[in-house]
Amino acid sequence: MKNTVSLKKQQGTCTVPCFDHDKVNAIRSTLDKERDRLPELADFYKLLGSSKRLKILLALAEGELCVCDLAHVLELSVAATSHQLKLLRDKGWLRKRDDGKMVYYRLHSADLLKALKSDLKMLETRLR
Amino acid sequence: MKNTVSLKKQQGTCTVPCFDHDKVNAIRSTLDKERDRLPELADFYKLLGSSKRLKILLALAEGELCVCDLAHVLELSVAATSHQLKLLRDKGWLRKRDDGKMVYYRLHSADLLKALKSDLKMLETRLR
DNA sequence: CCTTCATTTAGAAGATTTCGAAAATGATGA
DNA sequence: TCATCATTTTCGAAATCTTCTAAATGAAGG
Repeated sequence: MKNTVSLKKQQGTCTVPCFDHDKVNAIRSTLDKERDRLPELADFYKLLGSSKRLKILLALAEGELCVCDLAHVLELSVAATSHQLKLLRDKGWLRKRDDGKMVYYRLHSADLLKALKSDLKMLETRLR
Repeated sequence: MKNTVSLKKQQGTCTVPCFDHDKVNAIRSTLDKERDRLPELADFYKLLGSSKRLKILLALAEGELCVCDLAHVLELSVAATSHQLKLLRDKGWLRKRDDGKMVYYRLHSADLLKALKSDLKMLETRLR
C-alpha cells in the first residue's frame, strides 16, 4: 500500500489517488486570475482556426474588397463568405463600408495582422 | 459536398457581376504562396481555441504535472483530460515522461507560451 | 411603385468537437 | 501469476461549426 503515490495528500471528497492537493490548489488560484481572459483568448483562437477566415484577413491586408470578390478569392459561395465576414466583424476585426448596393470590407486592426505573422513565424522556426 | 459551379470556373465564364478579375487573381496568387502554411496556422489556432487546452499549457508553465492532477486543475474527467493532452502532444507542444504507473506531462516549447502571452497582450491593449 | 442586384439571414444537412462511461493497456507489487 | 492502479483508447450522444439553398433585406434606377 505504500509507494510514492500514497505519500501525496488525499483530502476531502476527492477520490482520485494521486491528487496533490496543495500544488493543484496553487495552480488553480493562479489560473483563476485569468478567469475572464482565458475564454476570451480561446474565442480569439477559435475565430482564427479556419483557413477561410485567415485567407479573408490576409486578402484584406492590401486594402478593402467587396463580398463577392472575397467569395472568389475564397472559392466559396457569397452566402458562406458573408457568414464568415460577419463572424470576424462581430468580434471587431473587420469594418464594412456601404457604397450603394456594394459592401466593402476592410481590416480594422493592424495589430491582428502583426500577431498573425508573429505566430506564423513562430510555427516556422520552432524545432520539431 | 459540391461547389458552386460559377465559382469553380472563374476564368471567363464567371457570372458574378462585381468580379474584379485582375485584382482577385493577384490576391489569389499571393495567397497561393501560403498554400501549405495557412492550413497549418489554422490548425494551430484551432488547437489553442479551447479554454481547457489553454489552461493545460498555463498550468504546465511552472513545471510538469501528472494526468490526474491536471484533471483536477481542469475540473474534467481523467479520460477527457488525457484526450486533450494527446491533442497537444500529437502536435508536438507537450512531452510525456513515464514514471512507473504515473505519467507526467511538460511543455516542450517555450516559444508557445511566449506567443500565447503576446496574443493575450494584443487582445488586452487593442482599441475597441 | 416595381424591378434588379449585392448582400444578409434562415433553415437544414453533414462534419467535427467534447466528454462521460466503459473497456483496454501497461506497470507495479504481492 | 494475479490483483490493483494510472492512464489511454473506444464508443456514443450532445453540442457546435460549416456551408449549402432559398427567402428576405435594402439600395438604385426606371
